[in-house]
Amino acid sequence: MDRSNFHRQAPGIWRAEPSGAMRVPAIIYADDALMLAMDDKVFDQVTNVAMLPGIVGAAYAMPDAHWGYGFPIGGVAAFDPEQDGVISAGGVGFDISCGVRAVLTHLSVERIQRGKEQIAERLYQSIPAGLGSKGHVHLDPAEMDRMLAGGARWAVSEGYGDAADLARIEESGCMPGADPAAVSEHAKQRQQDEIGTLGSGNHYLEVQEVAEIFDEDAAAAFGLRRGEAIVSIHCGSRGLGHQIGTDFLHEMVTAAAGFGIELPDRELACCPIRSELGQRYLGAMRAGTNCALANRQILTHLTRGAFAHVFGRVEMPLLFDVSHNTCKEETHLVAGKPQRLFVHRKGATRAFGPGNPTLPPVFSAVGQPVLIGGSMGTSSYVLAGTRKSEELAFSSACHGAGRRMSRHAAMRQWRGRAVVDALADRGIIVRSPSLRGVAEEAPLAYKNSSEVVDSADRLGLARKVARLEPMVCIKG
DNA sequence: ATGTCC
Repeated sequence: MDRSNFHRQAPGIWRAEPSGAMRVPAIIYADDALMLAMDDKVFDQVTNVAMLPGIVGAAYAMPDAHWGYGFPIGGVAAFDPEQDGVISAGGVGFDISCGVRAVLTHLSVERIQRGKEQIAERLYQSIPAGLGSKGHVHLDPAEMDRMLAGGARWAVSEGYGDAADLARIEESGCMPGADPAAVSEHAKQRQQDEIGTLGSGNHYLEVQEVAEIFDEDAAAAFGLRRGEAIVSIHCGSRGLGHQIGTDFLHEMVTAAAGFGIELPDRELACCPIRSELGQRYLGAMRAGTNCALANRQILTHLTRGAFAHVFGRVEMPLLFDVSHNTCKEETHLVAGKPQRLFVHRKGATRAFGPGNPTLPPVFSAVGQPVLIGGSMGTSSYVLAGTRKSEELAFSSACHGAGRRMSRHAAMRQWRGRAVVDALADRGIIVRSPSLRGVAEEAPLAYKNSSEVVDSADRLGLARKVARLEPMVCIKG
């Protein structure tokens, strides 16, 4: 299946009708320019997803979509367990519950500017970053299981952050249904010293300026004020999530034939949601989600400590925490009827609109915050969920800029030092243990985050609330 | 994304 199979159903909506083994249409949301530049692999991958058993509605790709393992990154697909719907480790992604959280500071940009070097240094000292980095917390087996069951709630009980944070995290900070016993010893072993670390690749911690407000009401509800600084943290479940993905991918590849599932691509390995393996993966994946929530909670605590050291007493309430590599059981309208579905969002953000009963009351009038990370040195955005997104993509939106170039190609094109210097010339301090990582993450290796967000906003996948510009970036 | 191949 190539791009010629996708016809322009409406501005920004590209649709491939079911043919061959496809059970539902494949739909790509992207402006013309983004569609023209879309990674060819996305057409194949979103079409392959449309062939999986029990898929409901359509297989979707967001404006930031690009090639991923099996499913595209920027992919959304919902499955009905009653129709032998499947769950796929590759459909969640290796970095289970990778996501973004935003912390308000209410400090003026001027105040940050005066202490910018100091806060960059302090954050870099406080936040363990980079491949294989170890944290300040060691988890023995019993504590590991409590963390996997409790998520950010466990972290708060251990003294990281406070209880008020929990209301500002998806699932109130603790993913129910987590089963630590379904997580391999190997996965746990990898995590015992990695909790409270940033990781590498596209993960970062940024101090950002609220540079522009698009929606005053939503911004007020979110606590965003122009000219103030916020902190955004992008990271996931580290070695544990990766190992869960690896473990279950192998099991699913082996088991697929036994379930009578014909895979268009081995990388789409999956199993019925209602199977023992499916239930075990769900339990493990939810434990991985709690690991990511605990991880971001500890990093928030460390961030607050760094700010207190440089700026004195600062209130730093949480704006929100979203996960963009998940599979969640949710109720959605299918042909006008509510149905329980398992929604895979891989590199896609949940974007519940106003009135959704599962949202914290503070967001029920404006919709949930949708946190969109830019590439290093480019704009990030805060969006709000819309009602329309429910009919477009099971209440989902994009998650970031999306890669435009492979890591290898980026590494050949740029030197890390030159990227750091160029950003410094623009007043952005980048601190990273890996100059190679910085080269791989060069801003031009990504799509333009503003184009992606404008596309999502125009379509109504989510609506723009605020634009954020980086001042300090701790890069993993 | 990832002790970037057990």
